Amino acid sequence: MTTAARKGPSGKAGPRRATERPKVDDGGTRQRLVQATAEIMHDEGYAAATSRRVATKAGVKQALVYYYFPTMDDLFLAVLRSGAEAALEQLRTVLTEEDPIRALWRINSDPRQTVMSTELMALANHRKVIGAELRHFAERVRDIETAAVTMSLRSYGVDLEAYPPVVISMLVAQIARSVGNETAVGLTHGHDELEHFIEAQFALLAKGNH
Amino acid sequence: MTTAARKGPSGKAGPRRATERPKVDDGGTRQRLVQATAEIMHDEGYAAATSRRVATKAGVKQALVYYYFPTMDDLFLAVLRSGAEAALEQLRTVLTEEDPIRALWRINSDPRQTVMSTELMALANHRKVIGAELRHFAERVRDIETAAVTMSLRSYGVDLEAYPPVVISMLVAQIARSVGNETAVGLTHGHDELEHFIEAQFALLAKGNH
DNA sequence: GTCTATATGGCGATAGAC
DNA sequence: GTCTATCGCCATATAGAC
Repeated sequence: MTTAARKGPSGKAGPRRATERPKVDDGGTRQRLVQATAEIMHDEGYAAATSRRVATKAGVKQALVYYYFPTMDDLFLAVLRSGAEAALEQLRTVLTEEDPIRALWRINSDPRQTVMSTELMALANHRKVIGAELRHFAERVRDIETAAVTMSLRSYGVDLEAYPPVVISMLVAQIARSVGNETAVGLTHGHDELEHFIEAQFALLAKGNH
Repeated sequence: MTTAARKGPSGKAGPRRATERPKVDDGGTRQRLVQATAEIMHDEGYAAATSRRVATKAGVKQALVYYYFPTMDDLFLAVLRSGAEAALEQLRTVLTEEDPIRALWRINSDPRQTVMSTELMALANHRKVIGAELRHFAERVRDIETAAVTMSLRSYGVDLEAYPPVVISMLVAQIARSVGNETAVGLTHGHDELEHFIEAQFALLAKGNH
């Protein structure tokens, strides 16, 4: 961890490309390493995700980690990309299937996701390449969310000048995240009142009281 | 870092108590260690705050860290307490001097504070004792914020059933934090619109449009 | 693609001198 | 209260056999 930061940014790493089942790969070693790293990060923090622990959890030997990922930072980057792609996919599916604003709330308040987000944000605050990648994905997420909220508000006849979709989607997504964060550390005071208030505000929007 | 987690929770640590200037101590070693740790955590993350680096930054030798703090977790706990006490003090001062809701926004959206918060939350998610302490301080912060918001809303004649102070203070503080978090990673899209919207909502509250 | 073995160095923590 | 010295362990990363 500490020493990895010394290494300059290195290339993308690894083998396997081209013709391969694109989604939800078999038990490929590379994918198992990424998955193992994600689990350790979630459960014990990024500092606990060492090459030895990751390898053991994935059922391989430590040195093999460096065959797939030149440095540990490359592995963390792969975890970020994998999680972000999955989140984008989930967003695209869910936002078209249910009420977008409630879906935004539900997805973003899940403590399992917010714990991982906190870990990645801590990493992003101190590692340039990871910060850049996180920013990139966050922008794509926000664009998708904003587009969905735009359609939703428009269908309710809401004035988009008074209630800019980018603002509404930020409000809902970020407040939901805070709730998830607080839940993760055992803070739940005010959550019921908050959810009730949010729900009431949304009902007002939907009914045309604006 | 990794190994420290093995040690059980140990006592509070250290010497010096009793009669001493209570605030903003001289260059006492203990305080300099806490300060050095906080700076490293902010700049490079908690994983970089090792006993050796902290000691060097504070101008002492590594072993002395263990004279003041039995384990590194005790040092992190001291950093949390010190920061939390300072934050409580700042809150108490500021909330009585300016408009409480705008003060809440200003304080919580400061990226310098949100970066440190993210670091402490990551730590809290994975270290029981730190989680407990963070929860304790977060509850005190919320109580103070809620009390200030209650007075503010009441003075504007706002219906406290329709706009519960705990909800308003959570909304303002947490959205402000999100803005700080995003700013820290270089994400600023939508921030202007968001601030404008928040300001407009608050103006509505203050004018009695509710 | 996966392994064994190893180089090199930082870590938390303790013992004991001054 | 601060230091020097050290123990034992774990870290990232590489070399090279299979």
